[in-house]
Amino acid sequence: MRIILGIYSKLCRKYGSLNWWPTTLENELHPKYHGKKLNDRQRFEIVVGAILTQNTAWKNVEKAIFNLNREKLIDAKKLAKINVKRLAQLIRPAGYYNQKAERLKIVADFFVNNPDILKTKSIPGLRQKLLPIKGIGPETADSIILYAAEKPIFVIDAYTKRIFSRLGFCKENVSYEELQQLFMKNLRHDTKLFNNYHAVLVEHAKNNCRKKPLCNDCLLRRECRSFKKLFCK
DNA sequence: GGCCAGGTGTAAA
DNA sequence: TTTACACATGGC
Repeated sequence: MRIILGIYSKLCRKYGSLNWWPTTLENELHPKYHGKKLNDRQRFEIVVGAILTQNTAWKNVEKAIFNLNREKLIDAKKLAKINVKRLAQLIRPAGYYNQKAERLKIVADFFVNNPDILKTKSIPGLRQKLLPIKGIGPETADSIILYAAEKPIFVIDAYTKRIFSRLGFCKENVSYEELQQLFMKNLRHDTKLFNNYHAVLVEHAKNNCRKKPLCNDCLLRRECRSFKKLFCK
């Protein structure tokens, strides 16, 4: 279905390359890393951010990550050792801070014991290692694989579900894996494509269609109609 | 003041 | 297998 790529083209034309995942501190690389390789600290910051952003606005996550950077705590060994209550206070702005502090320590401990985890060749293999960790569900696992390990897997989030169910490509309660397959089967497996597709979907959803079933002024309204013509008659 | 935010784990039906 | 609920701050 070329329409899946067509939707990306439109969103990309409007929002451009957003160069996710935003990372901090490495000034020369912030906010974009222009093709340069991520360093290990940045990769781990992405892992931390993926936990912290669960059901939370990124603005609040930035404050928490700022605090962690200030204390030089974007470091698996340090996070694995830190007092959980102190960690909770540092990440407080990101919400659910008690829960996330506990889970961050679990994930940090895992990274201490599996330092080369992100170098795992097989994507399904990496996913299977990440998913059993408490605090890492499908979206967080896929975000880590796509943005920290830079391997091509499509991240599904609430926005993606909302946009594509409203366009008529899936039901509102579609499963994570099912919607993921829609993208994986209809796009070339390319890290940069998957990266920016997810990013522009989030950007688009933030700006549009919060409540209306489908905005008449949404730039994807044509795609909605054409899909219905093709598949819903 | 209410709703929402780049979800997940757990327990009960 | 599905559904309900706890977790919590901050922006609008």
